[in-house]
Amino acid sequence: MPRRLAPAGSPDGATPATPGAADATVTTDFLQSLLGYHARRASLSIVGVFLDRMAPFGLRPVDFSVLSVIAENPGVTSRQICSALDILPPNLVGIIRSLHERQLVLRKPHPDDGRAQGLHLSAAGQRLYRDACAVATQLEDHASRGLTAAQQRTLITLLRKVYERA
Amino acid sequence: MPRRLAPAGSPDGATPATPGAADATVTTDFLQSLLGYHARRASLSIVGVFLDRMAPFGLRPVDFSVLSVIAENPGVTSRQICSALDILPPNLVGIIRSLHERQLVLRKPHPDDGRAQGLHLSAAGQRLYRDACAVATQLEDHASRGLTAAQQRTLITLLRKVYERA
DNA sequence: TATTGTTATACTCTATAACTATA
DNA sequence: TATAGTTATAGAGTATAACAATA
Repeated sequence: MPRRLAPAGSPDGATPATPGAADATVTTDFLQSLLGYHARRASLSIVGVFLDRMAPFGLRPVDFSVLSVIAENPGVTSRQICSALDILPPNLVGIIRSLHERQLVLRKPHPDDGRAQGLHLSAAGQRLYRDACAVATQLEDHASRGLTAAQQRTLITLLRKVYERA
Repeated sequence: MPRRLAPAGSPDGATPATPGAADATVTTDFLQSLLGYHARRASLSIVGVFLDRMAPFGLRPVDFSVLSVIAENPGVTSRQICSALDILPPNLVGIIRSLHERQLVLRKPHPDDGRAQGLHLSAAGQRLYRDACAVATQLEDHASRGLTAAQQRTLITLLRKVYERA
């Protein structure tokens, strides 16, 4: 028979938790009051679905993000991608190398700076990115199912207020 | 002189990105349309502030979460904490061991199950958790500054709708 | 046979130092 | 001297397999 846990503050050992029972309930009231707790759970939930649905494309969230930045900004440099996506330069090297080896991304000499190289999508990269975008849009619909269009806009607006700071 | 990046779809190399300039702008329009992008950024932002402010207590988010579950559920088992917080049992071992070595958490024999042990906060653990809770509440105010009380409730409600599924 | 707590381990993600080529 | 790209590496975080003790 399942038994509810003792509320916080009850004498230790008076009403201990019941292990083993699949329906044993553990309270997380204080955590539930924290915005960070919900933001993290929402983020992990969305990332989990993203990983599943993007697996056929061989794209992790960071790969898709990098492709998206290159697609929108042909000739962008590694350094600019790092700034835009908050990726440290050493960690971007392997990401770009992988995309380059898959012939999705082209490296061209930068016209103004011999140290840098301009990144571009190959034709195959453009096709893959286009298809991945379609799935990303489906994912968006899935993540925000149960939310009206107005609620989706509200949610993004409020999230931006949380993390955007001067 | 700063120059804006070429819009997506412009001929490759026609208007390349300008590296080096601190104000070179890279567009991330599609990513900006994705809920997961904003949820992740909000989560990372809040976690970052949490790490800074909880450092004096020697508590990472996961440590605070575990303390919170034990505080609210005296006698809870490791397995129950794993279920409540989505932590894998092998990864919880070190967390509990650390809290136990710091004498913040007590392990007591479980009254009903010889395999399990009931976890409790020590007096020192209760004091530390109480102080950490106060800081967590300040953090919450900081994270949701610029949001009205109604907006805070709305944000949490909408986030729950995103990740709570049957 | 199933579960609790545990060890060992591997893989990913993230972070720092330092090097080279160029500006 | 400062910056772009890179290497090597260290530290978290997260994942699976397998074991002893108990149910």
